[in-house]
Amino acid sequence: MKVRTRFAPSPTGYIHVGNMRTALYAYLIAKKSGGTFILRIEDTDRERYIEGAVDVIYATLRKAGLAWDEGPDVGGQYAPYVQSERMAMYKPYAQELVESGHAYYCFCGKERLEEVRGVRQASGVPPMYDGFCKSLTDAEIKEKLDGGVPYVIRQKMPKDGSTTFTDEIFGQITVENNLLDDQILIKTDGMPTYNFANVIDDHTMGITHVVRGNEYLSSTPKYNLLYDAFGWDKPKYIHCSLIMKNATEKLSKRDGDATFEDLISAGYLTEAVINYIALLGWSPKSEREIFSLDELIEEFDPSAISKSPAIFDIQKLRAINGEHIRRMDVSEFKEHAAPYIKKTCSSDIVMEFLAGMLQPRTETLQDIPEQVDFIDSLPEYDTALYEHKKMKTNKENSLSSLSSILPVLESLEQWDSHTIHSNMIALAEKQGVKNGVILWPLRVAVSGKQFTPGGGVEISVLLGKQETIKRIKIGMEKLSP
RNA sequence: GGCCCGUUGGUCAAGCGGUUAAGACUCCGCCCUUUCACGGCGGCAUCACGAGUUCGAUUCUCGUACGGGUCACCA
Repeated sequence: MKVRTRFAPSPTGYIHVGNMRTALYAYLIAKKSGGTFILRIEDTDRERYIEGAVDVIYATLRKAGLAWDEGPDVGGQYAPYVQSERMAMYKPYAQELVESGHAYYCFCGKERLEEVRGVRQASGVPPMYDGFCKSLTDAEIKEKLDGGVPYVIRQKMPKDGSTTFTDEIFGQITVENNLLDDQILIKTDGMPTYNFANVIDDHTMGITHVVRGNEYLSSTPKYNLLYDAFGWDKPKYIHCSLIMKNATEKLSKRDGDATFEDLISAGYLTEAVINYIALLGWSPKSEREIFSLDELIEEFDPSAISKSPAIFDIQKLRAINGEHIRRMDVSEFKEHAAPYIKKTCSSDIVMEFLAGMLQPRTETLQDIPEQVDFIDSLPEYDTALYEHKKMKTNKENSLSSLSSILPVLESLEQWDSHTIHSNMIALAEKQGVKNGVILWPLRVAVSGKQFTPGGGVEISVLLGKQETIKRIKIGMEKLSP
C-alpha cells in the first residue's frame, strides 16, 4: 500500500520548531517510500485563528523544501484540505455511530457538567463525564430533540476491558477502558471536536501513517475505538517526543528563536536547520551528520526515532550551520553572504574574493557584518594590537616593519595576492626576521582589528593599493613616538 | 492526584547479555598557519538509584527517585 502522511497544523501563528520536526518526519516517511505528503489545515477554532497564518505555513514549508503533494492550494483527489470547508461531512458520521450504538446524544448543560466534575474531583475520582444521558430512552431523546434542546454527541466508551495499540516508536501501549472519558464528538454548535474531525479526515484522506506529537499518545486509544466503531483500518502511529528548551521546559514561542522563521532570520540556513532538527530525536545508522533534505530522505529510518525528549542546543545548530556553509561553493555562499556584508560594508570590493575569506570562518550569516566592518573605514585602534608574543612583534619593530613595507608596496606594479605575498616574504628574508614580524603589523595596520577574515596580504588586495598605503601610513603615525 | 511515557558524558546520541561504552557539539591541549578561523591529532567527561534474573547486566524484570505528557463543547 502506498504511504500517505499528512501535516495538519492549526493556523495560529508561526511554525514552532517542534511542529516543524513533526512535519519533516511525516514528509521523510512519505518520500522515503515514494509516498504522498499531504497538507491539511485544521482551522476549526475561530478564536485562535490568526489572520495570515495559513500563508505563513505555506511560506515556511516551502522555504524548508517540504513540498506537499496534496493540500488546500494544490488540490488533490480528497479535497477540500481545509477543515472548515469540510464541516458538513462530520455530523452524519457521528449519527452513524449513534445508530450503531457507539455514541449517544447528551443534553447535559454546562452547569451540570461542572457540578459532576466538582463532585468527582472532591472525592478524588477522575473528572470524567458520568454517562447520565447514556440511559435516556428513545422517547426521551426524541422529545428533547424535537423540543430543540441543545445537545452534543458523545462517544460511548467500553466500561471494562482495555485497549491496546502499537506505536511504531513506543511499542505496545495498553490503557484501561474505564479511564477513557465519553468524549464529545459533535459540539452544541454542530461542529466536530478536533479529535473527531481528525479521525474522519485521516480516514477519508487515506492517511496510512499518523505522525504527530507525543501529547496524543494517551488519547490514541480513543481514536482507535473510533476506527473500530466504524470498522475502518487503523493507521500506523508514530508519536514523536517533544523538543525541550531545557530539562524541564519545552520549547516555547517565548523562547525568542523557537520558531523556524526566527532561526532563519537569525542567519541560519534552512537546510542546516532541517538537518539539525532531524537529528534531534533521530540518529542515522552511519556516523554521518551532515545531510541535505534529499540525503535525509535516503537515510531516514523512523524506527530509529528516539523515545526521550531532546533539548534544543543552539551550539550544535551553529556548528551544523557552519558545516553547511563550508559545503557550498563560493558563488553560492556569496549569494547568501552579500546582504550581510552590505550591512556594514558599502565599499566597492570584489565580493567573490571577500566571500572566499569569510566562508571558512562563518558559522551563521549574522557573524558577517562584524567581520567586515573595518573595510569602509579604518576603525580607531589601540597600538597594543601590534604587540604579539608568538609573532615576536612589539610597537618598535612593528614601526620599522611598516616603514620597510611601505616603499615595497608603493613600488608594486601588480596588485594581487601572489605578488604582495612574495614581496613580503622576500622582505622578511632580507631583514632576517620571521614572516610574522612583517605580516602581523601589516594586518593590524590595514584592519585595525585583532581578528579579521584573511591575513594582511588578502586584506591589502581587498582594499586596493591606495587605501592600503594610506592605512600603513596611519599605522606608522600611531606608532611613532 | 489517576493513567501513559521517558532516564547513557554539559548537550545530541550509538549500543539491543560479555565492548577499552562509538561518534558529534561544547571545553582544554598540540600541530598547521601572516591573526582568528578552517583542517589534522589528542584529552577531560556518561550508563539516575535499589533489588532481582543470570556465570555475567548499560542492555531483561520489579520497585524508588526525577522529568515529561494527558485527563475541556482547545487544537
